[in-house]
Amino acid sequence: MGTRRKDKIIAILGATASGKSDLAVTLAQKFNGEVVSADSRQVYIGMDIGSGKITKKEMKGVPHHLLSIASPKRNFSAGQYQKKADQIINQILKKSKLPIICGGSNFYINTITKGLVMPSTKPDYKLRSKLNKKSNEELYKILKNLDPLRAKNIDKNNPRRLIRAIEVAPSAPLKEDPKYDCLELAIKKDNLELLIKKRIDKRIKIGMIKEVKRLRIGGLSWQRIENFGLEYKWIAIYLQNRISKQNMIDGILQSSIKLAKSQNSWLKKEKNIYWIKNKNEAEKLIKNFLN
RNA sequence: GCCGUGGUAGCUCAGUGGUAGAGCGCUUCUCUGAAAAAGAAGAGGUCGCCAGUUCAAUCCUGGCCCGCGGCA
Repeated sequence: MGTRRKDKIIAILGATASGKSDLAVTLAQKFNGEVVSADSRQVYIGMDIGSGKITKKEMKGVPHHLLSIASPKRNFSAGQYQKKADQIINQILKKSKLPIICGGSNFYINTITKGLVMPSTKPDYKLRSKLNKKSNEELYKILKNLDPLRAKNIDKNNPRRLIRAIEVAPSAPLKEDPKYDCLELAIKKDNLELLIKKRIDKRIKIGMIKEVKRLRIGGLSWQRIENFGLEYKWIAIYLQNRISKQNMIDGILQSSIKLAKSQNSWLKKEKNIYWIKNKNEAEKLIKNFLN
C-alpha cells in the first residue's frame, strides 16, 4: 500500500538578475516543459519593465504562466498564488509536460515546494486597515484574548504578523504537505551588482519611467506604487520631484542589491537545493532526476 | 586678510563638564494568505589636531588645520 508516487516538477531559483528566466526557457525547450512564474510583482498587469517580466520574444515559444494575471489595484497574496499555481501545474502535468517553476519570490515558491498548508481564513483588508491604526501593544493584547497559544510565540514587534494572527485566530498548528517531487536548482552567480547596474540603465532606456507614469495615470496612488518597492518605489519618488534622477538610480541599485542578498541568504538555508553555475549542470541534474 | 559659521559612526546630523546618540547604510537572523512586504539582533567613533583650565573636557579657553557663507 505504498503512497502514490508524486509528480515531478522543477524549480529554478536564485537572486534577482541571476538569469533565472533565460535558463528556464532553455530547460523548458530541452525537456518539453512549461514555465510557471513565481514572482510577487510580475503577477500584476502593467508592471512589465520594472519587474523584469520576460517578453514574448524571449519566451521563444515556451508557454509561461502566472504573469500579468492580477490588477495592481488589488492585493495579490501567497495563498492566491498557491491555488493558481497548483491548478496550472496540474494542467501541465496532464499534458505530460514538465512544470518548471521559476522566480525570485521565495515565499511563493515555498507554498509549492514545501506544500505549506495555509490557514483557510482569507485576508480581510478592511480589518487589516482598521488594525493598522493600532499600536503593537494593542494588537498583542487583542491576539492574547483571541489566541493565547499563538500569542506565546509570536513576534510582538511585527504588526503584519500580529494582524494576520488576529485575522485567522484561533489558528491551527502549522503544517507542510508537499504535493510534488520537486528538484530545486538555484543559480550561483557572482558580480550581481554589476549585472543589476547594467539592467537599470537598460530598463530606463526602454521606458521604465513611462511605465510608472502609466500606472499613476491608471489610477494607482503614489503610496501604492511606492509599496511595490525597488524600481516602482524609487521612480515614483523621483516623479514626485522628491529626489534627483541620480538618487533614484542609486536607490534602485541599493535596494536591488539588498534584495539579492536576502534572497541568497534565504536560499542558503534551504536544505534540498542544488546550486548550479550553468545550464549544463542543470541539464545533468534534471536528466538524473527524471529517470 | 577680516567677520561669521561648521568639523561627532560609511552618510545626514542630534547632544552633554562625569563610560557617546538617532535615522539611513552595513553584517547576521526571523518569516505559513501584504514577501520587492513586515520584523529582530549586531558591528562600526582617540567627538578635526595641539596645548591650557578642571578631580574629570567631545563639551569651557587659546592656537593651528580643513569646509562653507559674507566683507574687502
